[in-house]
Amino acid sequence: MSIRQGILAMLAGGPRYGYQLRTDFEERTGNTWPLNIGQVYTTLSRLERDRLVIAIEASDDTHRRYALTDQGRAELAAWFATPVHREERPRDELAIKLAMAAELPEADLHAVVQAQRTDTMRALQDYTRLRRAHDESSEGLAWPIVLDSLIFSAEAEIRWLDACEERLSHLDGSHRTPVSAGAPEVDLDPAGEGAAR
Amino acid sequence: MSIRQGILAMLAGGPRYGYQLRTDFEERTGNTWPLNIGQVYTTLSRLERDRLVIAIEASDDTHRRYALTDQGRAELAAWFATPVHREERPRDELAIKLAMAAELPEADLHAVVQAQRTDTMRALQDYTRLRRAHDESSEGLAWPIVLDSLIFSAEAEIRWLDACEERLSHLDGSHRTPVSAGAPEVDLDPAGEGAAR
DNA sequence: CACCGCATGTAACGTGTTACATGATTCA
DNA sequence: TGAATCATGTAACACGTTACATGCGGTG
Repeated sequence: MSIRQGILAMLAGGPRYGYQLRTDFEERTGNTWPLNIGQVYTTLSRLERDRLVIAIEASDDTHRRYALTDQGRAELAAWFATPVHREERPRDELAIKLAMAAELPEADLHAVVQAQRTDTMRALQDYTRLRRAHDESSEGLAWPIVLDSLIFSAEAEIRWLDACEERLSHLDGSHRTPVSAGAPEVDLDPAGEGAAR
Repeated sequence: MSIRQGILAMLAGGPRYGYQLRTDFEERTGNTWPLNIGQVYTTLSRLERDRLVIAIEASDDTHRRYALTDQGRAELAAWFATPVHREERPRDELAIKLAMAAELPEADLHAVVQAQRTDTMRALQDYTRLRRAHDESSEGLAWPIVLDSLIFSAEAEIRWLDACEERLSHLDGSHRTPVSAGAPEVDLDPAGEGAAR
């Protein structure tokens, strides 16, 4: 549900056409979330159907440009005014993965955490490198804001992974015995190859 | 793409039937992400179609139980072994919202940030209250892990929002003049009511 | 009996992705 | 001329949500 409102927001800066909306979106979010052009057009159709935008019939224009309607402007204002509630956010795949691994004795939770930690650290380094690069040539506000978001959330993920490790080490030796090889009934790794190396 | 693997993971603990999978999932994730029962059945059909699970024909059983196939076990092992890459995560609606507001002069970025901050702080308090409640009666590992994930990421969001404020205050007085009322061409709030109160 | 919890589905719809088709313009 | 980029779409499919239909069993 973010493309819909994102398009409305971009149209609030004046009429645009489909292709332009994609490049604008990717520019503002620093190519973090590449936007499929097909989706732009289908979303525009739906927005037009819902009376939030209208196609502009500009006499000699090769492009099919869209503009906000009053209803569209209202929807956009409502979007800005309403916080994104934590409860209605998409399920966090990583959290689910760790939760599932934690309840499955034959899964190696430690390995999962470490593999994830490595990957997230790499991403974090990429982000900080990007930030350095951008600090020199600074245009718009949007991309730095998105970049900060990525950095803060990657840092939090590292901290969380460390906290999971912490939990694990406290638990080890008590009731949770790490099955080293050949789980009794359900072998997640029949080939014998360690998963994370 | 997390329900699919989540179901595989739960089936790794032994055959289950649909309804059971839902309650298991919600129990492990502390009702954070309620799982629609309809989706469980459709997902199970797809998993069966893809040969990752098979329905068990247990003579006198009222329930339609499913078990992992070798292929399913392999898919699950691959899921655990592969980190969730940051690039392939869903678009962050909040980051997009702030990025869009930042590029739109007539949007009140400050108000958006503050409204969000209030909501996230409330959520954070709920989470810490939940943690206290759980520390006393402790069962499984899964829910505490998910809860920590929620807490760390809410904390990071607060920090990020503060960083955005910081950016704003540095910028104010330079090129970005906060339009107080009646934007020149695109009025996001024609009614005159302040958006965030 | 009427309602609730358990249990299994289906239909309609919104959103998102990938892939394909088509044509115009620009540039080496 | 041939390839890349610009530009507009459509089709097929996966995933997710909401709502509806159906039946069983227990309990007030």
